[in-house]
Amino acid sequence: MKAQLQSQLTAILSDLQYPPVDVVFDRPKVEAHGDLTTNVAMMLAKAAGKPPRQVAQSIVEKLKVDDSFLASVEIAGPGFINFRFAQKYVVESAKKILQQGSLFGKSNAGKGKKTNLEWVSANPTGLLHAGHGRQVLLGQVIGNLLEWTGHAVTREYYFNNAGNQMRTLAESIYARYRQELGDEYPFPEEGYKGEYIVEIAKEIISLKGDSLRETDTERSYFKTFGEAWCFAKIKETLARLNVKHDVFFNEDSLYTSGKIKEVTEEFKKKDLAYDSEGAVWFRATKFGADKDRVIVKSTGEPTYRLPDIAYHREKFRRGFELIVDIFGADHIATIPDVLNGVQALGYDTKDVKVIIHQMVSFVHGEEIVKMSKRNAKTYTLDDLIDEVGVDAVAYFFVMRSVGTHLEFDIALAKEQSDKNPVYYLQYAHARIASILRHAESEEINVRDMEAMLSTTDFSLIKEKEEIDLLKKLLEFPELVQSCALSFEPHRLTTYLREVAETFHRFYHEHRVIAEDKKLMQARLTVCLMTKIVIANGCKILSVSCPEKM
RNA sequence: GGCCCCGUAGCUCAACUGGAUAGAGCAACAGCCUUCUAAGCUGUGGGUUGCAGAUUCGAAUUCUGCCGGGGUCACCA
Repeated sequence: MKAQLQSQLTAILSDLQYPPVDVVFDRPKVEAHGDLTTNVAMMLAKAAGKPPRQVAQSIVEKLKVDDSFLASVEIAGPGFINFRFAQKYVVESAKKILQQGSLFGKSNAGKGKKTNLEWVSANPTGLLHAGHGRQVLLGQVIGNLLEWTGHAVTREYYFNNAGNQMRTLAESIYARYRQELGDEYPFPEEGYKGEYIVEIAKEIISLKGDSLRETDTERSYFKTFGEAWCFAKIKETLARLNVKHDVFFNEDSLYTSGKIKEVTEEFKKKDLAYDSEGAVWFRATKFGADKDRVIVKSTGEPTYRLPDIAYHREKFRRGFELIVDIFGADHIATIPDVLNGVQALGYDTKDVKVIIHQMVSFVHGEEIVKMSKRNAKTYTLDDLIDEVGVDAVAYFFVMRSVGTHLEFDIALAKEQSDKNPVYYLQYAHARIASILRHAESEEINVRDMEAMLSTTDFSLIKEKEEIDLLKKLLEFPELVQSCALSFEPHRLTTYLREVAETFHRFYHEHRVIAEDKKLMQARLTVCLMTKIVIANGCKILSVSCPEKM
């Protein structure tokens, strides 16, 4: 609808010989201002040498107002042009919702762009904790949004199994292993104190008994076993949330293939790295940092920066045109170094989109839930899913914009009532499903879209609440695009809430199942359209939409 | 202290990326079920958008300076 109006206006502007400008529309906040509004007249006023309202007048005169497209065009305020679509046009446009069904909302805005989405990437040294949920779901929904807008998305997990933390894991398990065998054995100071470490140790005992007590001096069995154990658990948790990665990129592979060395040498050649104090330093100060950074420790091991840089170069080499990374705010400091490094290697970092989400705090009603890392009893993502369910987890974590600190109210998420926004949305869907069941008992085949389209008298859709609803539904494809392009999934939750609200109002005002069969069928199509939009939206959100509640 | 994010109704947050009268939910109050799911709907009250300047037709949104909250500043990742 917007596109059609836009092309009309652009043609008119060139007819009138105004300088070319982007015609941008806004949705007015106030209903009296119509369905769409544009400020082109104000933009052009200076160049045209006329007051904005006069410019607006010249444009408006060229527009045709009838019931096939525009119901009204008005000049308002300092020079806004407000448009209102004709009801007939709205209803006609809405037919495509039925035609497209589960595809309604998909587009090719991304033009098949090869896109790499990396997220979660938690180290295999423990379980996902509740706070990880935000990242897990944000990535999931952003991935869905990118797919819905025609990006060729590779979902990737950077599997970080090199470096210090794996040694710490092995030592922690070994210490618990010895303790479980009844030995006095000190637990490493920086070790992982979680109860799962004990669990792992017990499993090792059941498999190997005490045979590893003295033999595995390298702790290689403990490392391998622990890594596999943690990773399996992480994958299990992700699977509960329907999160699937296409590629698990192994950090180790960067070492074995020599990619790490390659980067170091290239930096040295470009005088971006130098040796000092037995370590290799990256000239971060050349890129505006306050000091240079170590990329290879004096022990000969790289710091995380080097593999991260090498990894991102590989993403470019693998042919990705858009690279999306999702990180928590606690990783914020590492990002500039990596981006600078990648740029120094000759890649354009404008194709790298880094999404940083703020931290999550958990409350239980009034009470603050403590999530101490030192405490052995960490609140895991699994615990959270057990407590509030998959749908609430999925919805709550994307409900807020990434820039704000998220307060997750467990008591609210758990509550099966009108307070809970997830249920509000799902309830609308279930309500529609219920109406459709009644329709089927009236012998209307609501599943046959072809028949519904060809036999329904759409001119019977004319109540204000119906038209409002259809207008709302028709916003969906554009909304999906704008959420995807701006990487702002939370706007989808806001939108779906509005859809549910608009539907509930329609439901309240007008009966669907009624004596008048013609009217009933027309209204059933409105229900079907709403159901499609809610279902498609929930699909993107990874939230289920029940037929019954 | 440097850098990053945030500050909007009593609470949790929106605001289509610079638009017109800043909106929802919860909480409070008043109504609506013999009819398709009341997990719903309708209405009322509630604001100097942290403060002070600047930019322009127009600022919650952009810029500057303060104030307050969080994050981050390793030869950990």
